[in-house]
Amino acid sequence: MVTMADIDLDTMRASAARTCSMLKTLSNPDRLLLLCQISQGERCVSDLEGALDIHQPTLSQQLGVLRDEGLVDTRRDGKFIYYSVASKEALAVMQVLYEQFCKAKPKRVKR
Amino acid sequence: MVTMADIDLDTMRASAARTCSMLKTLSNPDRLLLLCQISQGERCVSDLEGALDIHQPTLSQQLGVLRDEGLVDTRRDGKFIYYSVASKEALAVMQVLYEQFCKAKPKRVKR
DNA sequence: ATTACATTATATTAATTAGTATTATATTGA
DNA sequence: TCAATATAATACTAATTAATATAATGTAAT
Repeated sequence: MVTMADIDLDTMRASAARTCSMLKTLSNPDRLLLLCQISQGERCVSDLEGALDIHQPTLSQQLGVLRDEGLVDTRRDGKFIYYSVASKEALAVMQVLYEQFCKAKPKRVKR
Repeated sequence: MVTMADIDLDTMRASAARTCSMLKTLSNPDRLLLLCQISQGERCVSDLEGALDIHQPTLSQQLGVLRDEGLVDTRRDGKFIYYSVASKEALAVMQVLYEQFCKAKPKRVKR
């Protein structure tokens, strides 16, 4: 059970709207994996293409969605464009998602 | 930046699919608010209706979505049906979402 | 400079699939 | 019979995604 301070309905609805907007952006396997990679450190597009095996236009399109939502920043270095996480909220969420869904469970040892 | 162990692409895609499935369920303002309420403690449907001002059939429909995804459990007590959170993953995510999107920022005081 | 190539983004379209609200009705229990 | 909750059915309104083609930007070679 989570304990939270009481806030009024309008404020809650406003927070819920912002939150949902971000969750929706994360609710796509390609985008989630992209952000997962990027949250481990700056990545250029061809790094991501190699790591995730997503076709280039799809990749670029989904990176565009992450950009539009303000979840990532870009930096150009010559021909390459490097992506990094721009949202502390997204980073916090990715961290928990990793812990809950990806971290290997330690095996219990009988003793 | 988040540090994660390396896992292979198939495993990553499988985890991403499960994760997305849950995120999608949370990506609706009504459902998010419902789960937010329920994560603060067991609630019956009329509690939720009163607290969130959502019409009964919509409420019941969205609670059904939460049930189908395994995010909540129900318990009947007479005429009332009580909902509680059934997923530790969801609870963990709700906790972070609350911290990131709802917690009032402490004002900085000049000194 | 001009050409060519590598990297990334954008535009467009097609295909599919979905989300939501509403109204009415059914179920269960007191 | 009433109160609480769930389900069904419908109607509406679009949203998501993949694929293909093309554009833009930068570098390097000639």
